Amino acid sequence: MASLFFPVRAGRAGEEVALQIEAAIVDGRLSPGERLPSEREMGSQFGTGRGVVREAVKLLQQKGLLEVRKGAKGGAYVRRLDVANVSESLALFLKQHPVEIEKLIEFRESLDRTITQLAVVNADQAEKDALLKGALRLEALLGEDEPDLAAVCELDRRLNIMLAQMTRNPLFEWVMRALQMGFSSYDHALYEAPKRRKKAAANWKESAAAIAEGRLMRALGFVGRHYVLLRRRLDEQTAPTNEPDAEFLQDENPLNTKENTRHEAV
Amino acid sequence: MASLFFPVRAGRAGEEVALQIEAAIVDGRLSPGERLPSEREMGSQFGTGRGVVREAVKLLQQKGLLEVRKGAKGGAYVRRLDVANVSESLALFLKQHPVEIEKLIEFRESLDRTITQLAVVNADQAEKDALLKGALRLEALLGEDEPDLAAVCELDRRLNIMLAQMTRNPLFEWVMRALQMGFSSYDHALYEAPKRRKKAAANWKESAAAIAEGRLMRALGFVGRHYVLLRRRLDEQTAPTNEPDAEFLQDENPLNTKENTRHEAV
DNA sequence: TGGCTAGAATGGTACGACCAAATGGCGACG
DNA sequence: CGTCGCCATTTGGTCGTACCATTCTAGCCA
Repeated sequence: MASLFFPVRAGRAGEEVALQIEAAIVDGRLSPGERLPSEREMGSQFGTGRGVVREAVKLLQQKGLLEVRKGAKGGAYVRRLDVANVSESLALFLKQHPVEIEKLIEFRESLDRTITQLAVVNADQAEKDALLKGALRLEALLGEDEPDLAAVCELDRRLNIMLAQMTRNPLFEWVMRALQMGFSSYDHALYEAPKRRKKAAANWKESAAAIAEGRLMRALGFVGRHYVLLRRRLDEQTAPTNEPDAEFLQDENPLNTKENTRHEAV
Repeated sequence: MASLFFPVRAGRAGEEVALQIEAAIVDGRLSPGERLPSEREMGSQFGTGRGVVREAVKLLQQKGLLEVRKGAKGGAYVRRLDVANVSESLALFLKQHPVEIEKLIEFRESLDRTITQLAVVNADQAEKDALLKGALRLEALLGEDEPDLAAVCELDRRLNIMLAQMTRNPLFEWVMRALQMGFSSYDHALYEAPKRRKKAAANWKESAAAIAEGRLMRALGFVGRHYVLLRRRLDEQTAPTNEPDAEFLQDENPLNTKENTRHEAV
């Protein structure tokens, strides 16, 4: 550890320190779970004040690379990154860059179709059965008179991630997780309208069943239908209200001006 | 501004301050370009020391929400987020989570196919012609005896982004940018082998031409061929070398053990 | 033996001082 | 009168110390 770091001198000492630590982590010289020296000690190692080290540690903590604990045996511990950081970053970005809801749906639909194909091919039967079981539970939940919408949304989220995992390709799972954090609200609009609920649930069930049976084209058909239902629901949701605070959008495409771009759609 | 922030008291004052500022930004109470008070002044507004404010500002700076300048008229300015933050976050994540190269290709290929379809439908003729022009230039560059590989890679990158933009859906562009930042190196392997270069370039050209002519299935064929070529190239690249330092990978899928997972493939 | 307390280690915060850079105005000089 | 250069002001960047809060450890006492 003594030779891991060396003194800095430039004006942006904080970034320099952060870069050195980050490099040590991504290079593998520091592994997840390992503990860094205390802030005071690192300060003397870097030949800098404690404040500088502190800022660097904070930076890496925000990046998700470090976990900081107080007290004796506390300090900065190297953390294994998880996809939540990417998702948070994406969600923040989406908040500042409103996107037409139609664009979001388009992206999600294309992703879902690909995922479905890969899942049918790559997943084993146990996973497919689990997916179907989850879909059946979703249908049961939505069959009640006063369904617990929070539970429904959570289950829907988990089913989507489960499906993404069945591709055997972690990239799809990560993108799916990131997307769900960014704008899960749209999906859930579908479950709010009582008259749509049952159709949506039945569609999920049919879709899962088709996947479980390995009937690819049939599964794709139901996936497509899911988005038909969602688009219908959003149309009827935005059409009657005529709010003047619709967010602006620098869109070179003048088509589809009827689309509402607000994100707060519950 | 006086009423924007209010004092904090809890143990995690730094995060509290950061959250207040971040909330003010995402709520629109602070707009891009606006300037926050000086660190000293905010310190007194929050009823806390300057160090706490400083850490909060650093945090938001790292998130990309603020830009900090020194000197008179300096201070923290609200910044408009750009996709680079998301990309960096994803790239960092990928560095800690090695993924089989086959999985990367699979993801890229599925993305490319979708993008191609949308581009054929949504782009206008000028864009399609520009794409074709770029592909022709790529072919010209690769036709030389000693092609400038850096320029080739940059052009390839720009062509991919151009194609993503032609979908008229910013999400595809963002994902494409993020992916390129994370692991552009693989694509470029294709341009290193002299015997593959011309084929790859010709393939790009044919692909762009098919898109320009609106011949969707033909375009998809060439997109698929691109990945056939890439896979062949990577096979011949990894087969002869038998390096012992291949990265480990916690993969539940025991298939395809022949695949090499290293990321440093130039 | 078991619980409890005192101390040590460590991050969290505050305050004050000084340095470095950027800005803008003021004065000297042509 | 105009231009150039210097200097004061503002503001972030760094350092250092002191103190508080939390957590773990070890040793003490019942």
